[in-house]
Parts: sequence; C-alpha cells; structure tokens
Amino acid sequence: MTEIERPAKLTQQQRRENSRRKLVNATIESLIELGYSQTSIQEVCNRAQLSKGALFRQFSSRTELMIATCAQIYKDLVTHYNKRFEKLGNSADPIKSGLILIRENFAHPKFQAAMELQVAARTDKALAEGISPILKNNHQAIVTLSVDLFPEYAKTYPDFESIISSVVLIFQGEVFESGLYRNVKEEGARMDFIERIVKAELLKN
Amino acid sequence: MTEIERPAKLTQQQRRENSRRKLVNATIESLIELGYSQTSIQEVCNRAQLSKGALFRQFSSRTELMIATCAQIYKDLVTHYNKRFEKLGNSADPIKSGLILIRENFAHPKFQAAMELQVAARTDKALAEGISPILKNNHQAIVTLSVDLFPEYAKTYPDFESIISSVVLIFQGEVFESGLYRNVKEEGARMDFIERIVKAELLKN
DNA sequence: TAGCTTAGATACCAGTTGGTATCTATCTTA
DNA sequence: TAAGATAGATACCAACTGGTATCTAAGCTA
Repeated sequence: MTEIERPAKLTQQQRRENSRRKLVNATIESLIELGYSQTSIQEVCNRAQLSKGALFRQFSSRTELMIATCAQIYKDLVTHYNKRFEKLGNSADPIKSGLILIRENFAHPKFQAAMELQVAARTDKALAEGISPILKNNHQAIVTLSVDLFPEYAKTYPDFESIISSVVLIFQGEVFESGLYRNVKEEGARMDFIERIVKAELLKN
Repeated sequence: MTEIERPAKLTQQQRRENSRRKLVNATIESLIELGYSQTSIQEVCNRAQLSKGALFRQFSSRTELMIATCAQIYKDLVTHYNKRFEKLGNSADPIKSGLILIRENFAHPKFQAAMELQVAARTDKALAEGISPILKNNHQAIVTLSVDLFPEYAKTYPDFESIISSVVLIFQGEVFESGLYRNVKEEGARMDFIERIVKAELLKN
C-alpha cells in the first residue's frame, strides 16, 4: 500500500493534453539538438516515450506537429521575456538593460528551434502557411513589448520601430552565426556601438 | 559531316571538372528550390543528368558535396560583388550606393542556399567543420571589400567594423525573414533610417 | 455495469535515403 | 595498339521515412 502506484484516473482531456505537451516538448528538444531534417516522427516518439499511434492520434501529420511546436515555442519565448521584463523596471541604465534583455531572449535555445522551422518553411508551403501567422503575431508582440519598455521614446522618437527592428535583426543574426562563427571581441565592440547609437538617437532631445 | 556531333575528345580532367561543376550547380539549385533536407543525392543527380555512380566518384559523401557546394557559392557571391563594385566607383551618393550594393548581394538567391547549409551545419558536426573555414574566409572578404569601398572612413572612423557588421547582420536577417514575413513599408523606413545613421556616423568630422 | 468513444500500442506499408559493388566506356601512356 | 587508370552507369542494399490499419486499454455516459 505504501508502494508508489500509477497516479491514475486522468480524464480524457488530461491524458490528451499531457501527450500533446510531451510530444511538442520532445519536438522542441529534437529540433534544438538534431535540427529539422533529423527530427523524425520516430525520434519525437522515442523522446516523448509515446508510440507513433499516439502521435498520429494527436497530430494528423508531421507538418501539423511542427506548426503546433512553433506556436508553443513563441508562447514560451514571450512568457520568458515578460518574466524578465518585470524584474527590469527600475534599472539604473534602462536602455542598456533593455538591449541586453532583447539580446538574451534571442539567445534562448528555443529560438534555435524556431529558426529551424523558419528555414524549413521557406521551401515547404504547408509549413509556411501554418507558422506564418505565428511569426507575424510574434513580431507584433515584440513591437508591443518594446513600446512597454520605453513608452516615452516610442511616442516622441519617429524612427522607433526602425531602431527596434534593426536591433532585433542584429541579435537574430548573431544567433544565426553563433554556431559556426563567433568573434567575442567583435561582438562586444558591436554591442557597445549599438548601445551608443541607440542612446544617442533616443536621448536626442 | 555537317551534322552536330558530340564535342568529344575531352581530357579526363575536363570530364572531371565538367561533372563536378554540373553536380555542384545542381546542388545549389536544389538547395534554393527544395532546401537542405530535400536535396538528396538522387535529386542532385537528376538535375545534373548524371548517375549516382558519377556523383560518388567525385564526392565521397553527401556532406563532401555540400562542402564543395558551399565553397562554390561564396566564390560566386564574391565574384558577383566585385563585378558590381567596379561599376560603382563614381557614384553621386557612394554611401547609399554602397549600402544598396551590400544589401542586394545578400538578396541573391545563392545566399539562400548558403543559409540552408549554415543552418544544417549547426547540428551536423562534419558539415560544420567543412564549411566553417569558408564562412570565416568570406567574413574576412566582406571586411576587406568594405574597406575598399570606403578607404578613408575605414582609417579615420573607429567603429568601422562594428557598423559594417551591423549592417551586414541586418541585411542577412531581412533575407532570413523575407520568405515568411515581409513588410515592404517597414523595410523602406528601416533602410532610410540605416542610411541616415551610417552617414551621420561616417561623416561626423 | 454495458455500450460507446477516445487514447495509445503494434504491425505493417510502399517509397526513399545514403552508400557500395560491379560493370562498361573513355582516356592515358608505355 | 595494348594495358592500366579513371569516369560513369546500373543494380543493389539495409535502414529509415511518413503514414495507415488494426488492435487493446482506458475513460465516459446511459
């Protein structure tokens, strides 16, 4: 009786959600470790410790699994961002802290999984149609979050969206290159440069 | 006799080089159209109109073919850049023209093939080791070409490398996003913004 | 608790994968 | 021109792919 038994008695919906979560998390991990082409149905099932039958009950195709995975990734990333954003509030150097915040968010391993999907989608129409609205939504979320980060500048500085998108593209690009090519000294110099420009622009008046 | 016959009488080296070129070009096209995971040996052979036996005589593995392809892509891109660079010389607005030149170079379809390889290499050690020196070499080439483009600024402006790498990362990132997400208006505004910043920085003194 | 629905496991499928073994065709060189 | 070397074609391989059919197990509802 003191023995640890199966938790048991889960509703159908709970079982369903458990399985979907396990499969999606397994997919994220496989995308990070093995990349898109090696993330096979079998690989995901092994990691999730579920059968192919279970997977195909929840997702009608590999593409559908990937789309659900993409949605989860960006949901997680925004949550992660918000959590760190709240701690920021009263920083001595809010612009610098804000830049580091944005940068570290892209450095999150889950973003590499998102990159895999984005690249795969370029040549996979069905995948592209599935993840395109997710990416657009995320883009909007970044803009909103940035406005929350610097509400005054967002109002008064006319190129606010351009400066945010430029910074985002740079940090994204750093991640893209980080695996194969990395020059820490160069990265540091660039970070200082960006900080200087952003401050000069936002604090112009 | 007036009939068009096989050109015939090729040396072994010519046959060899012809085949390698056909295979690499076929690989580039397939990477652009189908992406890395769909660029199978068979697909490449079909496009090159050569047999698998021929392919494996020239390249000992798929990875080796991909590495050779990567080298060719960057060779082509630098050639392309140089060709356009020469025409530039006496522009009325050299900074703006230079920015457009760099940007359009990344917009070249071959760069998408390079992106496929770079992403695949993140999770493929053998591929990574093969293409890493090529990417590093290309990075150096970009710096050199930029110095050639603006020799005075390169000398006098201390953050020259940072500004170049930032611009490169932004344009690279635009390509990365271009397939799934594109906001032409936003891109235009950002381009104007970048032009303004770069001019302000380089023409400071 | 009986009958139904849903979740999950197992077994199987045809098609494709990268790679090899083997054969023929072309070129090179003595 | 004969013998050897290289290029290319053909046939084959086991392993794996995404996906389906079918079965059992668990949960739901009358």
